[in-house]
Order: sequence, then structure tokens, then C-alpha cells
Amino acid sequence: MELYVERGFEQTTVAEIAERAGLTARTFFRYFADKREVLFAGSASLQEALVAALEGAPDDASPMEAVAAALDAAAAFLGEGRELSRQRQAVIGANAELRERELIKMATLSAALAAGLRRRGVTDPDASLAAEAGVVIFRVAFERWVTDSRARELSEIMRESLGQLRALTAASK
Amino acid sequence: MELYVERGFEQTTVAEIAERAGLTARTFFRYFADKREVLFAGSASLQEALVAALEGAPDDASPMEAVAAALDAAAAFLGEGRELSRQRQAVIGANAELRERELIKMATLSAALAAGLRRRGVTDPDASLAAEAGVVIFRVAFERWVTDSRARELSEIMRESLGQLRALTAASK
DNA sequence: CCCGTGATGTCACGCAACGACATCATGTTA
DNA sequence: TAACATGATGTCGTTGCGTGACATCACGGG
Repeated sequence: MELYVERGFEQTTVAEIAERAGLTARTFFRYFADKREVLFAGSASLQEALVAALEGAPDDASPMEAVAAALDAAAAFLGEGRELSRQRQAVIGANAELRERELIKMATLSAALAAGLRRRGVTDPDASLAAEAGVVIFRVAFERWVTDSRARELSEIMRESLGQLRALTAASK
Repeated sequence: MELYVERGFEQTTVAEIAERAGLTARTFFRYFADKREVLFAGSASLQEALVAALEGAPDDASPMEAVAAALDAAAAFLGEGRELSRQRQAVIGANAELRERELIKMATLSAALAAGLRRRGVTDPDASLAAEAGVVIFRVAFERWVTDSRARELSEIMRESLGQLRALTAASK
């Protein structure tokens, strides 16, 4: 992160990262599949947290209520490190390759949520749609939280965004 | 395409592609930004066709009706080359880097459609949502068309998928 | 004290991607 | 016709990503 923020993603070589970390480039590649993956190291555990929250929702919760539980977990997971999230997002936004990687992480997350919903008994078109909607809300809320100057909580913005989507879909005849 | 189908994307070198085309690797990179871009060469013109159709829709058409016009254009654009689309999709599906590239192309398409809708006077949350919904329908219908053994028309599957999404959103209270 | 085992380093390699420069076929203009 | 500009291609050299093969070294257990 230090190097990516200082001089940008492309201008940073793996050798430099390894040196800063007191390692060899070869060792770097034993921990991260490629230069991009460093920025997404936490995404696996984030995904696990969301899926766990979704599956831990009450049995009688609707699909979107279960998704809302997952979003709460996301807020808890990310809520503390706003400054880190800001830097990270700035780096990713400045580079096309990183945006690609982020998109596929989001797609993976969506698939995992859909699978979790199916395990809860939600059938297929609904499971996928609810999962995709959840990811859309996550992205929108996260973007606002990172951008906004006001110190609102991520969880609050998540809930607000969910409400907005609800209103929008309800209003579409 | 020949080489990617024969031996897969990763096992094909740019030098081989260039040789097959009677060129140098250096020249290849003058036409395509990278090895992946070859498979997405047509995506710019596809996007232009969709946006043109969206903007050419009647003034009194609703946002989703305009999106439907764009989907018709997509069907017209791709409808003839089913076998090519099949091969292409098989290659892309077999490789993570190519899936990433495809995701960012879809995101770009969604942004272009949203911009087109805004030019039609649709305001922001609706424009983005309608555009994203359009891309979802495109993906789902295209996937079915490529996978299905039956010889149904792409345009027909597009319209059917749009109807299903409409029904789903209408049913969600 | 030896012996796995896992983490790291070293070396060598293939290949993607790009900059700089040369070449060659064009069509244009005097 | 000769001179010249232009655009497409080839040639050469370089950087950096990513990987396989092998060596080394620290460690804890027997």
C-alpha cells in the first residue's frame, strides 16, 4: 500500500515491494498469485464473514433480510479502517487492471451469496437476483462511505442504500 | 480464435498468433493493447450499436423500453454468428484473465447505456439501474443462447428474459 | 544428535509489452 | 521524374511479471 500510494501501481515493481518487506520477489509470489492480489488479500475473509452472517440469519427471514444481515457484517468488517479503505480505493480506481480484479471479486462474492441463499432454500432466479442486488448495494454504499466527507457510519449508509433500492423497485411499475 | 480454441489461451503465445496471421508480434501489439483484447475487438462496435438503438427509441418510450430497443440491436448484431460466439465464450470461460476482461467490458457497456438514458432525460438512480438491468438481461440471454441446443433466436430469448425479470421484480413486495 | 518439514533464497527461463529506430510502399507535389 | 511526406511494418533491445528447480536454513520431534 505504501508504495502503491507513493508512486502508483504500475510504477511499483514487485522487487521493490519485496525489498520494502524484507523479502525476495520469489517469496512475494509464494504469498500472492500476482501483483494485484496484494490489494485483495482480505477479500476472502470478507466473503466468509458475509456468507456466515447470511446463513446465521433467522430461518424465517426473507431473502433480502438475510442479505441485509450480510451487509451488516460487511459494515462491521470494514467499518473501522476507513482511511485504509480510502487509500485502497484510490489505488484501485486509478488502474484498469485493478478495476478488473475488483469486478471479478465482486462477481465471486455475488456467487457465494447466491449459493448461501440457495442453502437457505431460496430457489434459483430469486437467489441470484437477491445476491446481485446485495452486491450492488454494497458497492454503492461503500463508494459513498469512502467518498463522503461526513463521518457517517458505513452500516448506516448500507441500510439507507437498501431502503433506496427498495423504494426504486417498488416504484417501477 | 483458431489458436485459442486449439490449445487454449495461456498456451498460445503472441508470437504464434502473429505468425499465423503473417505478422510480427510487435505489429500485433500495434493493433491490440494486449493478448486478451483480440477476443473483445468487436465490443466497441457492439456498444455503439446498442447506444444508437437506445437513443433512437421513440421519445415517449420508458427507460426499460429504450433498453429493450438496445437489446434488440444486440440480437441483430450477434444473431448470425452463433458458432463463433460459442467458441469465443468457451475460450473466455476457461480463463480467469479473460473473464475479468469480459466483466469490465460489461461494466463499460452498462455505463454507456446509463449515459445514453441520461441523455434521454432519465435521472440518475433510474438510469443506472435500468442500464444494469439491461446488461444482466443481455448476459443471461446470451448465455442461454450460446448454451442451448435448440435453435431459438437470440432476440426471442432476450425478450423472454426481459419478461422474466419484469415478473420477478413485480412479484417482490 | 539426526531427521523431517516448512519457509526462504538463488538461479535460470519464457513470455508479455513497450520504446527507438530502420525500412518500405504509398501517394503527393513541384 | 525526382523529391518528399506519411503510414504500416519489421528489427532490436529492454524491462518486468511469473514460474520451475534446486539449495539452504531454522525448527521441533524422536
